[in-house]
Amino acid sequence: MYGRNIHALVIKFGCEFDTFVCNSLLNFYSIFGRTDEAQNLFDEMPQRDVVSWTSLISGYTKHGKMGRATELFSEMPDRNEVSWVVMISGFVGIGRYNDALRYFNDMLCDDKVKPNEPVFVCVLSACAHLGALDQGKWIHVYIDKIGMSKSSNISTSLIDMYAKCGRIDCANRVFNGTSKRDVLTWTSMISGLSMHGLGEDALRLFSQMLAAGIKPDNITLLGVLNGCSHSGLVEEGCSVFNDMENLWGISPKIEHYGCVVDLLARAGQLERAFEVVRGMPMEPDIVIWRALLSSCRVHRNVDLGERIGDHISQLDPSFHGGGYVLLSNLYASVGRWDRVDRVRKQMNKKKIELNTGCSWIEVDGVVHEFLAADKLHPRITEIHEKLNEVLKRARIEGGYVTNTNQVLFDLSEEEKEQAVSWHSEKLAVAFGLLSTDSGTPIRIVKNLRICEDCHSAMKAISRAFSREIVVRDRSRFHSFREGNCSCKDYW
DNA sequence: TTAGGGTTAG
Repeated sequence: MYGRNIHALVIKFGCEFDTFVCNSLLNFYSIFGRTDEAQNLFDEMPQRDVVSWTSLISGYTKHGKMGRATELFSEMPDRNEVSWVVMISGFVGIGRYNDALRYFNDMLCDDKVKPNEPVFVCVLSACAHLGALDQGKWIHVYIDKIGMSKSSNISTSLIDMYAKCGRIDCANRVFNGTSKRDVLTWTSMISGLSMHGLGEDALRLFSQMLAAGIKPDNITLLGVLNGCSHSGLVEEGCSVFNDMENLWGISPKIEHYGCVVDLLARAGQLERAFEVVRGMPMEPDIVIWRALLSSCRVHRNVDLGERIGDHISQLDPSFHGGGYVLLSNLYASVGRWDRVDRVRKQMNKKKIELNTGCSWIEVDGVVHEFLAADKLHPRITEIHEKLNEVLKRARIEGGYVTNTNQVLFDLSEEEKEQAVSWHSEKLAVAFGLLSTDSGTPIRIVKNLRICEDCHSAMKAISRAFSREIVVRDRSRFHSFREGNCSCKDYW
């Protein structure tokens, strides 16, 4: 309302209002997602400067209109550091990490600007999401080369990037070399250790942080709880959870409940986990149910699984996807194909869309993407041939036996074997073996959790080919070496 | 003195 009145004044008095005032209003519209009004004002402004352009673009990037932002960015007469950061962070915000890195490279070619702290934070985050270690390392070297002071923000981003690219050793080195550590620096290191299944180390670091007089925030505690969860440190995790309020004045949010439920359920204490859910002061969301359901599958508890399935079907259908897959997998794991069929019919009826499995692998600084049953990669025929050969060798030399009980539908054994052999992480590993030298570790990032079959395949492949294979899935790292996984099969 | 950044459980 207030904005509209000022808008009318600006139009009426036109030139009497300087660009500064117009920009302020433009920014007001942009912040609140009123992009049409921002665009109208921009079109009517007598004079525009780089701030006007950047404000308008920022309005588009922050509200999911990246296409329009890209158009304007290419039209704008001159750009400064802020304009580049707006575009790059816009791409990071919608998960177009490769585009973020592409724009960063373009920025480096623009003589009029120099990369600064915000842009490094953005691109390191893009590398972290992609698991693009080579590019992340290159950016680290670049930061050192231009002599940018290592602020705690830059350290935090580097630690996060290395941890998420599978190099917890490098993350540790950065952490140890950082003199100014704030809560974010500690948190990114703790979360990194947790993600790697190093729960004891995460707890130790957490104690050091407290001893250093740094107060944890709710994200630090998520990192700690997650570490306990992935390492089976049930009592330690519960005591951190119970002390949150008293010791640090942080009341548990649904995310913290999610961690505790996961902690108990993973350890097989399903009923205790269910009790926690029932005692929660807030409504459980799909995430909580999924954590429980996934452990029901691991521990083959069909009864509880069915009860959870009922709860899930009462939630908003747009959240059902992953939940139904888990339920179906649970039935499949105990051979209840009639139930699997029923879930499948429900899914069809409710027109539930599933997330496609997707894996990335970086080879020579280029990130390659594979979808489940991919036919898009230019070398796909060659990759399929390689995969057949790899799985054959994994069977003979690595003791791999196809585990098809995770397949969603009741297919023939042979068809099921086909279905799991198309999983994106298997395509990625075949591509990795095809295009890297022997002895080089293979690093894969996956958008979903790795399935049981792929997990045992990776173990066998690591033995048969004497290769270290690191898979970062949706929840943690699996480092396969000589037939074993760093998660000790606790996932 | 109007535009820009990150960590986050499953």
